[in-house]
Amino acid sequence: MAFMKEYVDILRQHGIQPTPQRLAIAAAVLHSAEHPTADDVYEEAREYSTVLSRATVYNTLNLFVEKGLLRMQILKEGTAVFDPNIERHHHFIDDDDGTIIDIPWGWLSVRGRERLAEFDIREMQVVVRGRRKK
Amino acid sequence: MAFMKEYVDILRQHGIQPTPQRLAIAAAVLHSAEHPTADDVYEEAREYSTVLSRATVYNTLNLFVEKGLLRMQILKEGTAVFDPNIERHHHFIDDDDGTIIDIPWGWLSVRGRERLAEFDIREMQVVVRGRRKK
DNA sequence: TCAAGGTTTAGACAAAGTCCAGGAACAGGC
DNA sequence: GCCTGTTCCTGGACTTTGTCTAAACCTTGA
Repeated sequence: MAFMKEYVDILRQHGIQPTPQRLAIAAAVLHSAEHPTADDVYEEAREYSTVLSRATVYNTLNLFVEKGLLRMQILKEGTAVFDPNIERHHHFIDDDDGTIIDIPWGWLSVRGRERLAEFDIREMQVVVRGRRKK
Repeated sequence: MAFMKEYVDILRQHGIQPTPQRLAIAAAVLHSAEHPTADDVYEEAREYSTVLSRATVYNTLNLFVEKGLLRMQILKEGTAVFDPNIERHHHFIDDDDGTIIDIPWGWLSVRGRERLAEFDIREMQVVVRGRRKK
């Protein structure tokens, strides 16, 4: 799998030892626009024909989050999703099918932050729910 | 439990037949400022010395949501929380202990909604994460 | 009194995620 | 090359959150 070379570099740059399992997971999640769940990643990474367990998927996704390769987002009921877009941005979630769509940071601006002086803010995002127009 | 009278009226006004279980659950959740989980509600409602099962708590909370008495919010990993504040508002979640705090709608304003023309928006809120200052 | 709805229950089940002990793989030093 | 210690991966047990189902338990009204 020659195209994996790219992921070897990315992992090394983030201080992560590349292994076949981690590369398969990286390939499944890092360029995804679909905000996959851990189970989605498990299914896709297994297609890259590597021996892979569920526990490793969870361990690795958490490692990627810790090392700044991914963000975990709490947007769906019952399950976390992983987002390779680590720039700040907002989210839209479709009520019908749960599809999550990134909204660029610049599209929306939040005024009134100065009223939140009692908090040390780590992140802030607008969460929009509804339906995509057909 | 005379103070339950108040809840009898609230349930009736929302087209819900009052029962001892529903009243215990109403008392546990409707005036809470703590964004309880289903399990929190189960624990508290049982203190009102009613026979009560987990299934009834889930059924009843979902019924309350459907009838507009509560909102379900997806803010914590792994579990839904229930919010008796049905006015629109924003949320702050403390990274340390998971405490959820309501932010009044008027404190923040979101500009740029016109860029979301591709969506039929049902609700929109700002989600802020970080730490409370000591 | 009886039937029909509506309500509650225990327990089975499913899904998401964590934890653990054992084994495999691998890097560095000789 | 060959140890040795560390890192990594695995299956399976376990926990938590939530749903489902069949049976039982009210009410209510005829």
